Amino acid sequence: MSESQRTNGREREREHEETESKQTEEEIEVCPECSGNLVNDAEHGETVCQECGLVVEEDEIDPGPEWRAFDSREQDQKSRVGAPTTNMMHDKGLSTNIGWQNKDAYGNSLSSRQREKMQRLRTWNERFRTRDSKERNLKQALGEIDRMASALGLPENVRETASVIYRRALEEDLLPGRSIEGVSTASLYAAARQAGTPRSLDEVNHVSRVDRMELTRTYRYIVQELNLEVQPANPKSYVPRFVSELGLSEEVERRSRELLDSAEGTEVISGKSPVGLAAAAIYAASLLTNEKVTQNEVSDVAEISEVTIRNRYHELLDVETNAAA
DNA sequence: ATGGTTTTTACTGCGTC
DNA sequence: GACGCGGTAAAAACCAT
Repeated sequence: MSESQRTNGREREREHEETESKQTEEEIEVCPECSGNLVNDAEHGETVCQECGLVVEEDEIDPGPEWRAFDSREQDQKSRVGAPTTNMMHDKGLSTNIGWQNKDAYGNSLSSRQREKMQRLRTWNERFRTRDSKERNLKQALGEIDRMASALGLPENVRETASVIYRRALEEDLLPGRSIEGVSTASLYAAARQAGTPRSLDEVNHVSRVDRMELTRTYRYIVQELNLEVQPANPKSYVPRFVSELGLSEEVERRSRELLDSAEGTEVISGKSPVGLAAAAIYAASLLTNEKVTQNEVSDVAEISEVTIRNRYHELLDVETNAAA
């Protein structure tokens, strides 16, 4: 708290100084000692007074294009650095590249043995580079999975399975054409369902950076491609969370489970959205226990329409009365 | 692509506070 | 009059084929 404030203050100060020094640099082109002309000596990185030799600025960096060479003599002189770094490439262009010309450093052609060797080196270098890029990819994805998982309150083992799923997707080359975030989100969604602690598509969607369409599409895709076994979510697994979000008692939770239990295996359940069923069960249970919640409140936390709640809870209560009779 | 099923949207009427 | 609730029709989304 106070730490960050202090650093902020320091930064502001530094910025201030910088702007100031920039101004003086621009305005005063004469030596502060003898008022002689200042000369910029880029080779040594100094600004020197021509008259008295006073060094005004030291350790400047010459950003000039040292890598450019216009003839072979200059190439020899200046070839000690590479191109400037760029963020456009995943590794900022810092990884090794082996030229395609079969020439040595002096421009002489290589012997056939040397040529073969270079070809092998190119192959291996390329392999390592792509492996590195996959590592980076994975790192980012895992970070994303972690972030979303904790936002959704999902336990450690779900993150584990999510990252396993993601690794498999990566190994099977499912990533090209899909975003890292999309696949991460889909992996997490699948993992949560497999672990029996499902989160609804809407909930996952809230914490993800990708839109719903992409999420469902990539989810379907990876489930199919990886042959993931993911059975429909059990409505009961949503109940405790929704109940607590609504601030209802355990009694309501128990009744909700009972309603869902008695409806299990009937056509009332099959094909219906588990979230809708859970919401309806909770609403019905809240009526039975005289703990008032409105359909609107339930629909809010479950992110399901009130209409669906109405339809479902009638069916649930019908099953209950029929079973009793 | 298509058709069947489920869910959502939008609108309406009724009763209560 | 606002709110909760029920119902309906049509649109949209979803899913298997």
